[in-house]
Amino acid sequence: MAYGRNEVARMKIRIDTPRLSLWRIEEEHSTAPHIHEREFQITVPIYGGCRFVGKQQAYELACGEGFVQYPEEPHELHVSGEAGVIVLQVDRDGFAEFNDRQPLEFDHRQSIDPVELSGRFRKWATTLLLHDPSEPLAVEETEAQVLSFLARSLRGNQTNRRDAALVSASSADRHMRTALDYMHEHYTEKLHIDTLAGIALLSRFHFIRTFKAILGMTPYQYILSLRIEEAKARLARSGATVTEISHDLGFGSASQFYRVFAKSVGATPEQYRSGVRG
DNA sequence: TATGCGTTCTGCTAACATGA
DNA sequence: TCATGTTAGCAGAACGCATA
Repeated sequence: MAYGRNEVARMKIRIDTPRLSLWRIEEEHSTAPHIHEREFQITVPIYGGCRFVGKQQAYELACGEGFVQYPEEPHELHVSGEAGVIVLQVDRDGFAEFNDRQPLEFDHRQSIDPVELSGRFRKWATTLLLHDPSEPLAVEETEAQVLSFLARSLRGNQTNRRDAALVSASSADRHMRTALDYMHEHYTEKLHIDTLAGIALLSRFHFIRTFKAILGMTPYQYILSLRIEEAKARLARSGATVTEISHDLGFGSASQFYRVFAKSVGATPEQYRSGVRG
């Protein structure tokens, strides 16, 4: 499969464990109204947006705007082909264990850092997909990480400075969001800090500082994370060479791609491809 | 918001290993 | 021999942080 510049690999991944169901949806996806008897469902767009119908009301969820659906409540989800959405379904009893046995009462609407969630999902999925079936400890450990992350994120949402900053960026600083949108549209091209700062109507210094306060990483690190995500999809799904992929994604050289990929993923591109394809 | 400075990373190049 | 994957060295650019 060959990809042109700025094209995004469409895919839908579902991984089930005894206490969890992890979804990453990056293609058109719609469900009819349904309920889960025992599972909470947390739906979070990681880029673009989606339409979620719950509590007898339709919600247009933007990037980073999560929705917590309680068990036994009817709901439906609609994802367009231009968005990416992570859905986490967790068993009610298992969730309670990692919520310090406190009542499972959360706001339906939650702000969750899409970059952090995407990164964590990548790590969870890699562990679950590559683990040795004879070693259930890896699955249990990953379950614990997911449940702990959710318990902490949903319970501490009111005081999470980074999430608050993200909400701020989502609603108040439309210039910063415009810069973010620009980065998503042009991350395979050569970008300059001055260009992005100009879009956000900030000096380069203030832009970098503000960006990091909101997303927890520098603009360049954010661009790299987008490129690595796309590189992993192409390594898994296409027959393109590593050199071709590094060039298509805007890396200045193959060596830079190797270094960034190895640091981010913990394996060389070829090792990653072999691991995914078995 | 800007500056200075030390640290980290990138881009380029060359070289080596491996397999067809 | 050639294509591809991988690694290392070096100069310059970008970044982080303290400070004004």
